[in-house]
Amino acid sequence: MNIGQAAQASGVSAKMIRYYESIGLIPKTVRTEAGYRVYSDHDVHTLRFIRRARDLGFSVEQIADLVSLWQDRERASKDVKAIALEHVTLLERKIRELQEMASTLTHLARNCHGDTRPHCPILEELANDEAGQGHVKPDAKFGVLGKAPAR
Amino acid sequence: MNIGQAAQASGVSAKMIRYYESIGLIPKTVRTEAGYRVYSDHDVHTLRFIRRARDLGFSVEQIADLVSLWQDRERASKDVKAIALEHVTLLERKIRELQEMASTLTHLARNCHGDTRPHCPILEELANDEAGQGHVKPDAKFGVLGKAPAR
DNA sequence: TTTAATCCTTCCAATCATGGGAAGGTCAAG
DNA sequence: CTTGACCTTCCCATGATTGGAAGGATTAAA
Repeated sequence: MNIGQAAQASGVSAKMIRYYESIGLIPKTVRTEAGYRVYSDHDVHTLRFIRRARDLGFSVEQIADLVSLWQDRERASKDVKAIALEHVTLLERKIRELQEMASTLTHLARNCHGDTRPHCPILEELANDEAGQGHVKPDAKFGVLGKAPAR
Repeated sequence: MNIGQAAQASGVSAKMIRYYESIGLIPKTVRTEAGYRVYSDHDVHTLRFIRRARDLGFSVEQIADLVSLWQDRERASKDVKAIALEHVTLLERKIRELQEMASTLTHLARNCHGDTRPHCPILEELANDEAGQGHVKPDAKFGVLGKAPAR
């Protein structure tokens, strides 16, 4: 199977398959004489695993750990669980951050007439020199809205 | 006031102030003979406005729009409200995405013993060839977890 | 006054996961 | 043998931000 078929079958783009190979997340494949990468059903299975982990928001680094645990028949399930729960913690922190933003904005927008007049509480709040200090300090590791999968 | 003091006073790092200038979000400042950037209280006020908008998760592009509306005494509040509500929509979509991930993972983790044995429903689910097709398709524009402010 | 510390400047690189596209080789069908 | 659909590698862009190097300016202390 060529890379395009593997991409089709796994839901991981050919670009990303090459990228995952380049960073060592997946091993280098066999090549044809012409240099084409060749994939087996087993490879596709691994790629699907990766795709699903990615869909759950795991970082590539975490996915690497998950893949190696997956392939380790001696693994301890607590190691897997630890990765999952750590990720849940991160997700929940992020959710809280976004919820805070959304609720602040919703509140401000509710008080904005939204007509042709210039008066606007949203701008007033943004311009308010006293505001914006007290609430949640932004997450040290992860940002607001990231660029994305776009599949 | 030099850039360091402006950074201190506004909560926007010197690095970011230069960056905002380079992309045209803020105008080029006056310079001293030696080439040092000079900032007024008014500039700091603008920087604080920007920082607060950024804390609410607005993109630099949206912030540019907000700043120009802010400085336009003839603005219509509906234009501001539209930007805010569009952003809320995005935030809420993102929140839903993350919640879905978190709840899936929480559910899986709850069924994982988390001991030294290898059996693990989390890995089973990731490896499950039938799964992962039916739920929310990832947001076309924004990704999972982004890199961040880290202030 | 010399020196050291602390600023400032510009420029370049890295982050993270992903896509876009160019330039060129390969393969199968017509 | 040509055409089109693949594949290859390589470089670039994204967004917001930080880091750092190399070098000049300013300031405070010795």
